[in-house]
Amino acid sequence: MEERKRRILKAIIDDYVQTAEPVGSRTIARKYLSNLSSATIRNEMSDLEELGYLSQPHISAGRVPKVSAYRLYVDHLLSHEPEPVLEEEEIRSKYLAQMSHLEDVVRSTAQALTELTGYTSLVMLPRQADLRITSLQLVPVSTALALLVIVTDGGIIRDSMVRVSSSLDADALYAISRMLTEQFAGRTLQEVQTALTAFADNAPGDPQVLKGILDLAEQIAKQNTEDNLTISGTHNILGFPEYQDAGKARQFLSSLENKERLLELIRQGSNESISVHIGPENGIKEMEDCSVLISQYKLSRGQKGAIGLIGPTRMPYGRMISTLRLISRVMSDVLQAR
Amino acid sequence: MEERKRRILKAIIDDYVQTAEPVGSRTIARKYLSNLSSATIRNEMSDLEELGYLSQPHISAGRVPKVSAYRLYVDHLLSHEPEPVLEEEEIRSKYLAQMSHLEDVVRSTAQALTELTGYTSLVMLPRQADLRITSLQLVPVSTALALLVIVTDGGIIRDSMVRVSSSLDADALYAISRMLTEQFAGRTLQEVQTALTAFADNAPGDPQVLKGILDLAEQIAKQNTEDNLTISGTHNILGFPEYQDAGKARQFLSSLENKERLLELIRQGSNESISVHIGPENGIKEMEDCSVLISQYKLSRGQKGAIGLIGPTRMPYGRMISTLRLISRVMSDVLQAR
DNA sequence: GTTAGCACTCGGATGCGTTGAGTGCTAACT
DNA sequence: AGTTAGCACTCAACGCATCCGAGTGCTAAC
Repeated sequence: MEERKRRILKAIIDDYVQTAEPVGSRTIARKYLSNLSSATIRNEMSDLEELGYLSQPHISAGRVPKVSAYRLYVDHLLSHEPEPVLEEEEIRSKYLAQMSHLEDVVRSTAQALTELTGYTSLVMLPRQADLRITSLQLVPVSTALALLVIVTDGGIIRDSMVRVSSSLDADALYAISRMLTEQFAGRTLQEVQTALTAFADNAPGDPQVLKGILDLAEQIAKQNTEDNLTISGTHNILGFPEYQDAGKARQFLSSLENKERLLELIRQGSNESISVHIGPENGIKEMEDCSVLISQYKLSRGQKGAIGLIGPTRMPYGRMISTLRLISRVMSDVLQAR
Repeated sequence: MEERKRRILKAIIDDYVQTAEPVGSRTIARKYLSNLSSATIRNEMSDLEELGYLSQPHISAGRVPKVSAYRLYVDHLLSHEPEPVLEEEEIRSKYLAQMSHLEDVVRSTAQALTELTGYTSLVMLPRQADLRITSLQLVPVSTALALLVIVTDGGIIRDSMVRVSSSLDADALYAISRMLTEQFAGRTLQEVQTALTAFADNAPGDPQVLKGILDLAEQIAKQNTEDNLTISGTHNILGFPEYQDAGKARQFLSSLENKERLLELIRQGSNESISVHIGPENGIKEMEDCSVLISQYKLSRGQKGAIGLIGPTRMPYGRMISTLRLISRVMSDVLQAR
């Protein structure tokens, strides 16, 4: 495609992203390419429509970019100078300072994303199957209950309640904890699930503890298969003109309840660092006029996580991609420093 | 007020709750009180308007109940036979079966409330200040980090990361844990905050641990003052005709971000078991045409929690109150059994 | 005290011209 | 040959007048 057509297409997209109104030839001639007349632009726009990049809501209206136009925009028209978002240091201090709990990192990252972009944000932690156990500890809760705390590398902590024999006091539980740690340190949660079962069969001691351990094995198995996805800023969607209709907004919000489909989307683009799913490309019918941006990040041991944004197809892709890349880097740093 | 006026008022409210449309005299005559003519009802309605219970959106429209009408309805017109909601056992098995973590109880209760009612739901756990510590335990996380697990009666568990001297190994941490437990078991978190500070001053040992303990004291102080309120089912609001306007819905959703005002509302009605705040009575401007129902529950040691519902003023109060009362009881049982 | 009847009100739907942003096409211009 | 000015054309949106009917208040009769 000739340079001029691209320039016009970019101008149309930029204007439409800003105004949400169909863009006319005169607008482009005045605001973006004042060396050309509206008639010339009109001819080009006609061509662009022919090529499948633009459409008209009705015959006497301006043009609106189609999905293929956004695709071209993201793939080829984006100026690759990183648009200035916010100072990295500023974000780090405002959102991600001194985070002790992992949930705090998730919450703060999500908040940073929603506040800086005004869109709905996603944060997914690395899958637990890939994490290695640092230590296991049983903390007495009541006579027959204990909390099993699992510490993994990267400081990600899981815990769950297990039923134990009432004859075990704090010291006994500590002794068991040491034994468990010795047994399992360095393995992945994945491995532990099977190991635990085997361990229970020929280990000495309280059948109650063994049953507890087996229960836990099951729980871990369950937690392992489901990734941990946090969604926030969901009702930002109500601010966009394309979601002024309450029914449509509701449908969108409901579709976010089913995290499975989003997780699938995240997994499928896991090769590239940033993937952009425009409109129907995301494969989720209720979100067919939303785009999903996902940035994968990697931790030390090759563990993968992801953060993302969801918003109307009409989205300032350049700025959003920069922001996402930035936050992704900052969050990755913070996680790695733990 | 005469019996007949009450009957008519009740009919108007019932119909309006169902249809969300102004109710005319003929509708009442046909559907609710077929022994009276529309003209009679018209006269009564005129009186009821005079008395401040009804209003007309415009002169040639039917009547709409005012806040005072709902107030009267809730206080005096509600038939006190508990309306059949769902079998208690059914709810218990569907939502609150075998819950090991406290967060699961909260999530399940909230889910039960939103699914059974279609409204926005609130779940507040008993305030942590009232809880007594059963044990404290430090779990090693990495060389310089440990997780401080605080177990309280009722099984409510708080944890937080503390920085410790890297010279402390698992056994040393366990020794410290025993010491801490001995020191603080049986006290409330409230007391611990001050005690911790004093303890740090004249205790022997690693300054890093002491600093960690002080940090934690601060954190606990913060957590103590803020009650732990979970809100869910927020976007159910989009289903109601009074919130078809995206801007209004957004305002409502945003106002839920500020939990402080809701907590105030919960605290203020803490004497009665169920309090009903109709429309502007809730004191939150953005929610002036929503009602807030709150059911307080008590645990063994006099700890108080609350669950609640938020929805448009036009609400089937009878059914909602019954549902709330039921779920409140079930949840209370589950918590007590832990 | 209740009801039938009737005039009246007014929001909402329907229909109709006007307006204006925007297009496509043609012819003139460079 | 590409660009541009000019012009006829289209059609959503808007304002305006009209109509319709649900619902009211009032009066007079039961």
